[in-house]
Amino acid sequence: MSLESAVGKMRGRGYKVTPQRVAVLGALAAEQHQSLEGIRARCPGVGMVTVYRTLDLLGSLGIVRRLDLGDGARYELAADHHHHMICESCGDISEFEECPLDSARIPTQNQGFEVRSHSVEVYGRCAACL
Amino acid sequence: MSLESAVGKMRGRGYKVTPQRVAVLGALAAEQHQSLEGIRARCPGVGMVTVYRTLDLLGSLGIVRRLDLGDGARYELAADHHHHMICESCGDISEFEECPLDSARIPTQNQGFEVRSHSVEVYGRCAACL
DNA sequence: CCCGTAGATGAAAACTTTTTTCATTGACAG
DNA sequence: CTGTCAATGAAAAAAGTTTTCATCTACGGG
Ligand SMILES: [Mn+2]
Ligand SMILES: [Mn+2]
Ligand SMILES: [Zn+2]
Ligand SMILES: [Zn+2]
Repeated sequence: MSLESAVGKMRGRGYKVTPQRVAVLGALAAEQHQSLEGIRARCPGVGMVTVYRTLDLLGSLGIVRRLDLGDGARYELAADHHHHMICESCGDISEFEECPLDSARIPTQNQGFEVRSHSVEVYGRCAACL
Repeated sequence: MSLESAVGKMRGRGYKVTPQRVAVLGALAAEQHQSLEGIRARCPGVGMVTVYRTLDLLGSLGIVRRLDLGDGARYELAADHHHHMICESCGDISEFEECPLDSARIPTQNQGFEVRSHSVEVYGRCAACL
C-alpha cells in the first residue's frame, strides 16, 4: 500500500487530504508495528485527537491494520498478507510472508464456519537474543 | 486445569487461598473467554482491585491466559493447546484442538529464531450467522 | 484452639488512555 | 476567489487501570 494509493483512496471516498493525515501516513510508512506513542513522536505537529481519528479513518478504509500482540496496540500499513514472529525477550516483531497454515486442518466445514481471514503469531527468542 | 490443581498451585507457591481468589477462579471456570466485566459480574462480592490482582496472579502462575482478539481483553483458564474461531458478526468465540500449523513452513531456522509458542485465530462467520 | 504476623483486601485517589464537545480553521468544489 | 462543510485541537469528560494505605484474615506455630 503506497502512500499515493492511500491518498487516492481517501480522495475517492470524499475525505479531505489534510497535512495532518498525510503526516500520520508518513509516520506509519516510516516503520511497521509502531505504538501510538511512536506514531505521535513522528508527527509532533499533529494533535493527539487527530492521530486517534486518523488511525480510525485509515483503519476503516483498510489502509491501516491494528495489532494486539500482548503489549498495547500497534499499527501497520496493511501490506500483503503476512504473519509475525515476536521475540519475548526484546519485543522485536519481524514479518514472514509464507503462510504456515494448512487450510485443510482448519476444522470449519463440519461446523459450518465460513473463514474470511486468519492470523498467525509465533512467539519465542530472536537470533540476537539467543 | 481443574480448580483443585489451580488452588494447589497457589498453595505450593506460598500464596494464600482466599475466598476472593476462589470466587474469581469459579467465575473463570463458568465460561471461557470472558471480559473483565463478565468475570466481575460472576463474583459481585469481590472488589475490582482484587479481580485485577487475582487475574495478574493467576496469569503469572500460568493458570489463566489473557486473549486480545480485537475487542478488549478476554480471559480463559489455560487448558490444553487450542486455537480460536471468531465470528465477526456475533462475536462468538469457539475453540478447536487440531493445530493447523505446518511447522515446516514456519521460516525460523534460517533466521535463527527459536519458537516457543504460537497462536492461530480464524475469523469469519459462524453457522448461526450465515 | 488461639495468637501473631505477613500477606491480602478494598475504598479512595491517582494515573493513563480514549472519547466527546465545541469553537475555530482550512480543503476544495464551484 | 469564495462559501461551505468537513477537519482540527484545546479542554473536559469518560473509561480503564494502578497505587496507596488502613484494615482484615489465612494459616503456621505455640
Ligand atoms: Mn506486520
Ligand atoms: Mn480458548
Ligand atoms: Zn529478541
Ligand atoms: Zn456468529
